[in-house]
Amino acid sequence: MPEKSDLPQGTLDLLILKVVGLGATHGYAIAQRLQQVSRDVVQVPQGSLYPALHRLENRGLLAADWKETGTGREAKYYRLTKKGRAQLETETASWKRLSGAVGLILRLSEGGAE
Amino acid sequence: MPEKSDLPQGTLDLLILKVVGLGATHGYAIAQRLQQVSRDVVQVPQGSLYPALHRLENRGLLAADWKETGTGREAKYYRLTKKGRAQLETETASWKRLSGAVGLILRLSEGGAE
DNA sequence: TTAGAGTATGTAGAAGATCGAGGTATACCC
DNA sequence: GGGTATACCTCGATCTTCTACATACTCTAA
Repeated sequence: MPEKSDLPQGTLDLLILKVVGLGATHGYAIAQRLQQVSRDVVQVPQGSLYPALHRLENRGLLAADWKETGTGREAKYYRLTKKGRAQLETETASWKRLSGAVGLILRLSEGGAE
Repeated sequence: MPEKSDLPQGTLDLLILKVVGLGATHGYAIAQRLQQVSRDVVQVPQGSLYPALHRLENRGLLAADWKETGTGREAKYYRLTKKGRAQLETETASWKRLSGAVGLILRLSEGGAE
């Protein structure tokens, strides 16, 4: 296994919403997808994943149905609700705003002449 | 009042280290600096600021002395230790890696090639 | 002198997120 | 049968953050 990811708090929810927004999937696949796409930078332990999914479902941002996977097994497929899609947009905008600000600060130099 | 900032977990420490690395300052000024530079995107409540400073000091990343401010008052001036400077570099690299990965994921589109 | 705004520090307690560790069960291949 | 991968789940420890509160000094203005 590669190193830890240590995603900042709150980011996991955003990423899950994003991936689910690309098409309904089950939890295990979400984690795999995130890991693949980020080239192993983002890794989601199951102890973080499932609580996050339940949290999002309880908040009405995700809805779920049990379906069969391609391999003939049962899995819980999540999809975005209307509320979830709105939340995804809000959080995406918020992430851009914040990460932009952090990047700005990190680029400051001692000269100060930004 | 502008809106809340809701900095992701761990980011505050990084930003504090960065600002202190630009030159020794006291806590109150650090918070102001962050707010100014980020154009009010980043705001640091005192209840977050001071615990963070104590945390960083306890971990040996910051050191502090009491000095007078320009206005004739006592304030605790923080500076980076050697360990703190190393930590700043590590965390900066880590932030870039992670925020890059998150940005990558957020830019995914349903077609996969939009 | 009294009141208020701004500067400057700090603590306490609640809320929330993350993660390691554990558990259950099925499918597939050898 | 045994091992690996898939797929779900919970618990508890730990840490961060934030709201609210508490202290105290400086300066200005009524």
